[in-house]
Amino acid sequence: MHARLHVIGVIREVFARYGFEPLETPAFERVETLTGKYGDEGEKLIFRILERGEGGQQGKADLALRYDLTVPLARVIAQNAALPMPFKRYQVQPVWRADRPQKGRFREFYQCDADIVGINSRVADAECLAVASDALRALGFTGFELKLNHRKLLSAIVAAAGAADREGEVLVAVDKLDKIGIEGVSNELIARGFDDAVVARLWEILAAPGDLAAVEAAVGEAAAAPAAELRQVLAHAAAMGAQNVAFDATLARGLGYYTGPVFEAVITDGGVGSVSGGGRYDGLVGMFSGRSVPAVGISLGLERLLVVMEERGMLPGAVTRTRVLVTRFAHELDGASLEVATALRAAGVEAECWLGEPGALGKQFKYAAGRGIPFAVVLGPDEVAAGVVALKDLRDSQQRAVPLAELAAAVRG
RNA sequence: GUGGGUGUAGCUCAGCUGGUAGAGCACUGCUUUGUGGCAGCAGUGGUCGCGGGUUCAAGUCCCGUCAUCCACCCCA
Repeated sequence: MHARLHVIGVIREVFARYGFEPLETPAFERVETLTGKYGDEGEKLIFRILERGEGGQQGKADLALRYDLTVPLARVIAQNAALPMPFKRYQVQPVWRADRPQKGRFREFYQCDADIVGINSRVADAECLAVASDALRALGFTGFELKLNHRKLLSAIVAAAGAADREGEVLVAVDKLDKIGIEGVSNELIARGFDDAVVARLWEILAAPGDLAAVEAAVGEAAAAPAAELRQVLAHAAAMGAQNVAFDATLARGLGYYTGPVFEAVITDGGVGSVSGGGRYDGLVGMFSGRSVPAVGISLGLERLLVVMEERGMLPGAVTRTRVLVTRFAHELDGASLEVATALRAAGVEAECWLGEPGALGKQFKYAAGRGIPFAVVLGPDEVAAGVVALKDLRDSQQRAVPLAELAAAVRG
């Protein structure tokens, strides 16, 4: 939890710096709110909550655990028409997916989302990239890639290859390019029954998947508008100092609701897939209210960040905030120890009093050292008589007498 | 949703072809009744994930089930 709170704190700080306001929503939504938003694969992974009573016995579900934070946000926006726009909100909460867990993949995990609602702007799109970049850098990452693509460009690419009617299948396969290579993707497409000519045309278009101008030229007129948008996003992101942002024509993004630019962040050699994803979803709020509200957002996966940070020693070890253990010398002196602990807390110092039997100071020191508590206070007859405490620094074993009035200052971190 | 690995003391694990459970660390005590981290000695601690089955006998074999990890799929 110390590590998690550290990471969450850093991310919230970055979000707040951009003016995002905090929001939380309930763990569950109505089933209808979540269905039809994530595509076929995603929909299978929604945890459904059986109805109470008779309906539940028949397997009917009326509620479901949220699958992400974006759809609940869209629902909130739809129900609160008076919000001043553009509305910028951040949200750090768990989501649930009925998946089989494995490395970097959990049934319950935290997403850290920042979204800009109510405006269709390339600056807003770029701000999402800048926020993600800032957050990753603030956490200590240097080797990461922020990939950028455009849903409409993807459509144009697939159409130009001659497979417009089976766009989803092509995108799922192409998205695996950096994992299974050109041959792997080709094999998958052929296995799915795509024509050799379609596959060949696809590779012509994607000959240089990182080169926006080349992809645009290969696709033709249909690519002009999305390509122009991407250039603006790239320029704005650069102006905001976003690091390692690059166009990638093979970035697909599975979620069904994206309509414009899409993003994804991966830690170089992180081994946990993407740690962040997002994009523009101008149609989602309208699915609830009929009122068209444009929106764009980015999401960071807390646990995936933690997995990589843990592996790379980027997290502080197990620590406690407790600064001092006040030992207990003997029952007759319990009052003195408790009063010292109380005075320390009143002075704002995190202080614990030994809860086991008094005496056996060695045991108490061992406990404190094991907890990572830096100081121990000893109050025996000699100290009480002299109106001081013995303050022992457990890290270097140095011990000295400290007047009560100076104790808080002496142990403060 | 598919395939595979693992589940034995608080922790990390060992336990051969079935014969009635062990190590290291941790913990407790003593050496050291006002001071931890080192050392020595002694000790506490286990429904062997759970439920069935086979057998004279099951941690060990079989079936089921749950949990967990890995890969696929998908994604944060």
